[in-house]
Amino acid sequence: MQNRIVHLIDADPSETRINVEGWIRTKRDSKNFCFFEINDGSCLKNLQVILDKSTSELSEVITHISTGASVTFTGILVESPGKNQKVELQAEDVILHGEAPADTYPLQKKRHSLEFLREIAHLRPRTNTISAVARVRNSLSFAIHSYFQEKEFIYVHTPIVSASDAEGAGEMFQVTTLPLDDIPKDNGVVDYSKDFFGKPANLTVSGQLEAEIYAMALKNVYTFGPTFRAENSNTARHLAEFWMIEPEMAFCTLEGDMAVAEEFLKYIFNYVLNHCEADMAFFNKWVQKGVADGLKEVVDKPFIHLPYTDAIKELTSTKKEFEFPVSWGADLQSEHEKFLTEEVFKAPVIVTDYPKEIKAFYMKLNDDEKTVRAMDVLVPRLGEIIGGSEREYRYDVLTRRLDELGLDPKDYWWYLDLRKYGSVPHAGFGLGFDRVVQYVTGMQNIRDVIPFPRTVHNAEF
RNA sequence: UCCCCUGUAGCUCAGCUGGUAGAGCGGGUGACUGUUAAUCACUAGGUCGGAGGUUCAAGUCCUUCCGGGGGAGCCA
Repeated sequence: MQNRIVHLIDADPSETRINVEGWIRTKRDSKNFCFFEINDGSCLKNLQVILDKSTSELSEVITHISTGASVTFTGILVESPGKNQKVELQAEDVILHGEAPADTYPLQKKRHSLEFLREIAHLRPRTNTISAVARVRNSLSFAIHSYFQEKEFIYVHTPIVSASDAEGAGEMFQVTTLPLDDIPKDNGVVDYSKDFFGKPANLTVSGQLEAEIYAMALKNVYTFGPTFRAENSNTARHLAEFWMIEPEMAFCTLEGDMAVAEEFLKYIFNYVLNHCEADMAFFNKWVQKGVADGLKEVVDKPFIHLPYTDAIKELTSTKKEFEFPVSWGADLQSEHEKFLTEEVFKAPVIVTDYPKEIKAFYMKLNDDEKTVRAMDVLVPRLGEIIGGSEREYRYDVLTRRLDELGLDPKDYWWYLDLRKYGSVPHAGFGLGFDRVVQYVTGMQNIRDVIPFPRTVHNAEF
């Protein structure tokens, strides 16, 4: 655990003999000296190791050390005469744990395309970009827990397998133990009484409804876990398996919801800017120019609040031509969201009070009977990063809404019970964690910010 | 799922209006003065995504299937 390279590169020279473990990134060999760059994933930088071949008996073993090999060097940290590093390890001994034959090892010193790296997802964390993503992803996870824990939210584990057929947030993966080549049927209808749970079950598409249950007892809760959508969407922003964060707050209206969403985003962005400086500088320079600078701006500026109706006015009063027509009642398209965040306000925008027809049944109906207390946080570059709402907490209005939408109240019995017993205004939001990582790092494709992307026709590794 | 682009050496790509393939990097071998995308010399790698078709002749044109990318829809 000691001697991680992130600390060694800034350490002072010392007479103490130390061990350094890691993987070889490059080797520069000449007659008398051999230089290695060794990386252990603790940071982007490598530690330079120098080996004096004239005084060492290691000439044989170092011919087997090539890019990708795993080694432990023993030596002394000395001041480096070279200009690119403060210190370097003067090696006295080396253990070669595992060779990486250069004629077949796929990773080279040069840059690889992210598409190629995706095909070797078992080796790609050994690259600068993917390891930096892993560290930022880790820090963001920590920051998320840290924010909610500081605010005394309770972390709730909502189920992965859900037999509730009420969520309706997207296409679901069915979970079954029925034999697919011989499904038991009763008059042509699948006999789910023979299935594991005795009824149809799916992988969860959202933990929100279950989170509401716990909010109705613990006041402020959040979920942070995997979510699944079986949608045939093939874009740089969609995964079939992704991680979602869903806070839910009792005694809270949309105003409180928006305030938390803004504070939360700023907190986690700020955390990463402060704790992953080197990685963020890397993204800022090589992955997407100015991504870290843009993040700083988001942290400093107040978010714009804009009712849907005003957003429509904004979009219809511009001379800009849109591919999709703008009209009250239609959902905002990607191009509209981009226009608002990137051209009109140049800042994150929270659009509120959408028409009820384009939002979910559980959102609180406004007095106009036309709009609901929904909010979407839109950010430049990415579009919607957060979707949330104040929930409909009035029993009679909720049952009326279910009725209007042709939904069966029996399927929502426990959800309705929450409105029957001790109901209270409450609100929450959801955000896709992987999209946050994407936004923060500036990575173009969501498949490169999750270690093992699951997408249509792709579940390798 | 729809629209557009694309698939040539291990990687990144070039290959004009059809005449059976090239570069850089990487690999191997050797040289080398503390190198840092090291350098220099030599060298080996490809039935041009698969299957059909047009043609005297196909990497190049056509059909189709399969990958990959961009955009859209769905959404987080």
